[in-house]
Amino acid sequence: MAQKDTVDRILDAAEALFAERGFAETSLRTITSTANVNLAAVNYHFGSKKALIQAVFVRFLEPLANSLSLRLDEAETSAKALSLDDLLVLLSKAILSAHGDDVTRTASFMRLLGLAYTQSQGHLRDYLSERYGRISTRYIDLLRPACPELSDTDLFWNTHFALGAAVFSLSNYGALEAMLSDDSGEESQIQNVIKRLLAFISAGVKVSL
Amino acid sequence: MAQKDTVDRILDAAEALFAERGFAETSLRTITSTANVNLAAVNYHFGSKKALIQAVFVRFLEPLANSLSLRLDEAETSAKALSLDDLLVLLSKAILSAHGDDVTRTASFMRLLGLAYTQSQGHLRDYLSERYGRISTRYIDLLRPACPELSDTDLFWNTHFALGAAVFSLSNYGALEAMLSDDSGEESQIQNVIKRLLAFISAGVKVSL
DNA sequence: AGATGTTTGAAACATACGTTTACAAATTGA
DNA sequence: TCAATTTGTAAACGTATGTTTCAAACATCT
Repeated sequence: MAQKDTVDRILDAAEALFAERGFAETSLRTITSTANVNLAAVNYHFGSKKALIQAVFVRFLEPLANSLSLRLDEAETSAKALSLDDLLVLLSKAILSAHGDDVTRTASFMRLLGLAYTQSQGHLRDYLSERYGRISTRYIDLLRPACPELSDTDLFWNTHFALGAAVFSLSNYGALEAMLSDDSGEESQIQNVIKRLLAFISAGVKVSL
Repeated sequence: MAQKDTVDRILDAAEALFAERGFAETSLRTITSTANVNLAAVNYHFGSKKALIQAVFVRFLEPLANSLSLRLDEAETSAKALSLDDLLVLLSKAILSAHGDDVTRTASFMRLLGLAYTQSQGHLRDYLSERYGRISTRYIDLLRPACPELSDTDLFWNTHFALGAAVFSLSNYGALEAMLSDDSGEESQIQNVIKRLLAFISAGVKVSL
């Protein structure tokens, strides 16, 4: 299965390098030499650099969306009302479990999510919102009854503030962690930060103007 | 004063274009032609593209740091204890007033701040943290007594979550606002969002694990 | 006015990039 | 097995980039 090997090696290298340096700052030559693959392989298998960027996102987000979808199915059939904290925990578990609890890769991918927002990459935003718009509105629709005291505008802004807190802090996790110089284990440390993040978000989302 | 004109026209164009498209995605040719300036002028006046990027940040951050510094002087001499909300309002006023309440430019500059974090641009991070590290630690030191119930670790992570919420949501303000399709005035609208953001942050920062 | 230093302008330079081409190698399917 | 298709490779292409060059224009000062 030489093909899949090449494709996956390219995706692995691209995912790591994009997260590290951004899209425009990562050349196909860097990617292909990191992946030990011929330069032309990217255009052969993906068609273009843009398409490669999209493929990196899809490879990560597809399992995530499926995992989230399944958990939402479960939660809804159980017929119990879902609290805000239920939903936050559900989402974070879906994200973390989507790739075998590879917490490092998830944190690194958060950098990509941040880039997808800040860096223009219009094609990416359009593509992602078309492909994952349904699951995200499904989640937000569950958020509404969990925060009955909030207006739609409240909820809209609070969820985006929360998204910002999550994407920004997790995508800069490496740099932030280095500033702390603590001696606890890395694995337990990031779980701890996620707990903090969830608490922060939980408190913030409940606020109405 | 033809020189200053050229320098400022370059900085104006660069600031707007960088915020719009990112650093690597904005060429010197685009900048100089937008500014109606010769291509070589950038390297003549700034030395390099990197130096131009730094100059854009300094031009914006220098008045901001001064404004914040003055307000902190005032607040400290008044000898009244500063609450968390006092400090948040103080900071937001310093930011907004630093450029004559040009709220649009401030929001656009937030995109640049976001880029400075997400896009690698190592030289920028180093340069900014060296130049503005003192004022930012001064602010954080005032935050500590305002949240006596928080440990240093609590405060560290909560402030970064808050920073993420602010940078992310303001830097994507244009795109987010477009999703709302409300009819209120733009100026009042962004003031409203800032109020929401401050409330969100205020609630989140107080959380301890 | 003339010399001096500063700023602008058009052109060229070297380089790095994404992409394409043409062909070899490998794999597949009948 | 052998033709057909898919995959891998080396080289080249065209273009866009940041930077440099150098002469002309301009400003400043004695």
